[in-house]
Amino acid sequence: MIIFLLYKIIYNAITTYITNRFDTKNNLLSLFRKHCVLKKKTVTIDDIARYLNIATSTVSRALSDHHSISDQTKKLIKDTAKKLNYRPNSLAANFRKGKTKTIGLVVPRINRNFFSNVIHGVEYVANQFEYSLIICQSNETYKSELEAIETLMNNRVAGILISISRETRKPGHIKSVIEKGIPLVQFDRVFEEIKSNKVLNDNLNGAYSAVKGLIDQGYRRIVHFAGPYYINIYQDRYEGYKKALLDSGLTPDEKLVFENILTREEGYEKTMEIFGKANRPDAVFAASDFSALGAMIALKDMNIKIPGEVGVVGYANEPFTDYISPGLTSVDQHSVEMGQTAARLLFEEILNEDENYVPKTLTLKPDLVIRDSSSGG
Amino acid sequence: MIIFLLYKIIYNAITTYITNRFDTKNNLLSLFRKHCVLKKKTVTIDDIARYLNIATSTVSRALSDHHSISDQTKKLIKDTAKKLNYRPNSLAANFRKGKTKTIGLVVPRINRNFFSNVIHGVEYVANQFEYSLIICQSNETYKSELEAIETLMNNRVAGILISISRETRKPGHIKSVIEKGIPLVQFDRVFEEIKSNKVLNDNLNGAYSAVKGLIDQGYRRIVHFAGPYYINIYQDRYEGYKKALLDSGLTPDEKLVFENILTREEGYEKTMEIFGKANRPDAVFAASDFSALGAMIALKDMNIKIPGEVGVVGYANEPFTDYISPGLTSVDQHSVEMGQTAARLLFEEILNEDENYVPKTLTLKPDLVIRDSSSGG
DNA sequence: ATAAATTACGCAAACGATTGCGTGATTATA
DNA sequence: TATAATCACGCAATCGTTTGCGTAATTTAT
Repeated sequence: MIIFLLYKIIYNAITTYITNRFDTKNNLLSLFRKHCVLKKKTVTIDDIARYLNIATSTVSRALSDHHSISDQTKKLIKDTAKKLNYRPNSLAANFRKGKTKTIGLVVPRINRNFFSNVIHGVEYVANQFEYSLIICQSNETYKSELEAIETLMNNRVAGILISISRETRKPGHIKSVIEKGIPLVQFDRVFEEIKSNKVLNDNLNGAYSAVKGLIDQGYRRIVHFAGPYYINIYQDRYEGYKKALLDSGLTPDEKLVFENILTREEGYEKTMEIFGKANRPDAVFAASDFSALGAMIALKDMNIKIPGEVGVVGYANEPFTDYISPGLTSVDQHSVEMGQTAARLLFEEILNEDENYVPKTLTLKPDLVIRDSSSGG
Repeated sequence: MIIFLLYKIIYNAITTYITNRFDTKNNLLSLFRKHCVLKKKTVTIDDIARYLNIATSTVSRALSDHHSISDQTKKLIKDTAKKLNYRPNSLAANFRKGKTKTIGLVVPRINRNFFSNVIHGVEYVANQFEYSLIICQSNETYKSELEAIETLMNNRVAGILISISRETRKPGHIKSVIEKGIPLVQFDRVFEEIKSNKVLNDNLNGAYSAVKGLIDQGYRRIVHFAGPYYINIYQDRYEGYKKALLDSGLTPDEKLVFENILTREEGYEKTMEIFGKANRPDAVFAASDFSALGAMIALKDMNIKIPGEVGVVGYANEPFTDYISPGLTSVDQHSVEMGQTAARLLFEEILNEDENYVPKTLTLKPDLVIRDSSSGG
C-alpha cells in the first residue's frame, strides 16, 4: 500500500516534470522573445569603449570631464560618442549615484497668478544650475500634499520646495523630508516651527504700508477683509493692519475686521452689507485683490465714489489691478523673485558640503503699488 | 652598459611599485571609507527578503501585486515592508524598466495665463494616471527648446507635450522625438506638417464667431489687430476674421488689418493712430486680449464710447476681461481643458499596445464670451 | 638621486529593482 | 484518468553608469 502510494507520487512528479519540461509552445515563445531582444537599440558607453578598444570607465570619465583623462583621449571619445549618436542614460547615472539632478516643487495650485510666477522663477534658476523641475499640485488638500512628497522622495529628488496647502495642519511629512536629509525650502505658506530654509514675504510690513498709505491719504475708518488667521500670512497682514492704525494714533475697531473674506463674491457681499448702512467706513484694506475687487464693484453699484468717498487697497498685485479703473492700489509680493530666491536657497543647501548646514530664513520686502483707488480721501 | 640600463629600469619599476603599494596614508583613507559605507541607510527589497527568508523576486512581485503571489504572502510582505519603513527606489525601478512614470512638458512660459492653465490641466490628468510632470520653459527661444527636449529624452520620460516657441522655425528636434518612438503631443502652437498627436484650438471658428458677433451687433468697419502670420494660430484667426466678413456680405479691407499688434502698448498706439482720424472704423477685433485692452484705454482717452460708438472684442478670455469695465468680450480657449485633452491623448499613445499607432488631431471649439464691450453698435 | 605627487588608464564591483525561466504542487479540463 | 493549465515561489541575469582601487609611467619637489 505504502509502496503503491509512493509510486503514485513519484510517477506523478516525473510525468509532470516531463510535460512541463517539453512544453513546445512555451519554448517556441521564448525563442521568439530572445530573437526580439537581439535588435539592440540604444548605444551605451560600453559600445563606445568596445568601438575604441578602451575601458568603459575611461569613456565614462572622459564624458564627464574627469581630470585624470588626457585632453586627447577626451576629444577622441567625445567625437566618437557624437558619431555613434550616443545619448547618455540619465536613469542609469542617477540610479548609480543615488541622486538626481531634479528638484521637486509642491504648490497648492499651478494656475494661480502668484504661484505660476513663483514656478517661473524657480524654473529659471533650476535651469541655470542644469536641474530639472518636477511640479506637483496639492490642490489645497492634505492628502495630495502627502502623496506629492512621497513620490518626490521616491524619485530621489535633490531637494524640495513647498508652499503648504490650506488644508494642511500637521507638519509630519515636512519633518520626514528633513529627517531623510533632503534639502528643503518652505516658502510663503510655511510651518514656522519647523527648522528648515524658509522664504517669506514680510506680510506685516506689506499690510502696514498699505494701511499707512490709506491713512496718509486721509482715510480713517478702515475696514479689513482678512483671510483665515491660522495661515501665517493672513495673521501677519492683520497684525500689520493693526500696527499701522496704532502707530497713527487710531484705535483698531474689531467690528471693522472680517475674517475669511477672500473672494470677489465675499468681498462684494460684505461690502454691500457694511457700506449700505449709515455711518459707513471710508476705506477697505483687503488681504486679497479679489475681495478688494468685489468691494470696488459693490461700491460702484451703490454709487459710492472711489477714491473720492471710499479708498480701496488690495493685496498681491494681481495683473488685473492695473487694468481696471480706477486702478487698484495693491501690495506687490515679487512672486518671480520669491521663486528665484527660494530656488537659490535650495541650491545653496544642495551644493553645501558642510556637515552641519544651518537653515536660513529670508524675508522679502513687498512693495506698495499705488494706483488711483486709494489716492485722495 | 645595457645591463646597467636594464637594471636601472627594473629597479625604478620595483621601487615605484613598492612605494605606491604601501602608501599608508591612502590605505588609512580607504579603511575609513569602508567604515563609512558600513552604516547602511536605506532598506531595500533585499532586506525584506532576508528578513522573511524568502526570495527577492517574491518581494518585488508582491509589492507590485503580481498575480502569481498568494494574498497571504502579499500581506505578509507588505506588512513587513511597512514595518521596516521601506521606501521603493523609483530610480532603480525606472532604470531596470528603461522607462519612467514621468511625462515632460515644454512651454514657452510658465507664468502666462493660458499656459499655466494648460499646465494645471496636464498635471491633473497626469496625477490621475499616477505620473509625475517635468516642466521646462523655452522662454520663446529655439535654443532652450532644444535643450529641454534633450534633457527630457535623456531622462527617458514616457512622453512629451510641447507648444512650440515663437522663435522656433525648424521641426528637427520634434522629428527626432518621434523617431525615437517617444509618444508626443503638440498643442496650440504646432508644426502642422509633423505627423504626431495634436491638440488645437479652432482659431478660425473662434475668430469667426467673434467677428460675427460684432457684425450682428451692427458694427461694420472692423479693425483686426493680428499676430505674426507665421504662427498658425494667428494666421487662423485672421482667416476667421475674413471669412466672417465675407459671409456677411462685407468686403475685407486690408487697410484695416495690422500685423503684430499683440501687447497693450501696441494696441494703444495703433488705436490712437487709427481712431484719431476722421472716417474712423467702428470696431476692433484683436487677436490678443492685451491689445484689445490697449484699444479700450485709447478709446477712453479719446472719449469714444464703448460699446456705443466702437465695439471691442479680444481673444483668450484672460481673467481681467471680466474685471474691467465695460467687460471685454473675448474668445475663451478652454485652456485647462486643452491641457487635460492633450494629456489624455498622450496617455492614449503611451498606454497603447498596438504597434502602428495612428496619431490623432483633436480640435477644441472655443467659445465667445459676450460682455459689454461689444453689445450694441 | 630619492621620495612624493601626478597623470592616464583598466578592472570589476556595485547600485536596487525587475523578470525570464525553472520547478514542483495543485486544479481544471477533456 | 491522463493531460493541460495555473499557482506560488526561487534563481540569477540584467539594465548602463559610476567609482574605488590598482598599476605603470612620468613629473615635480626635496
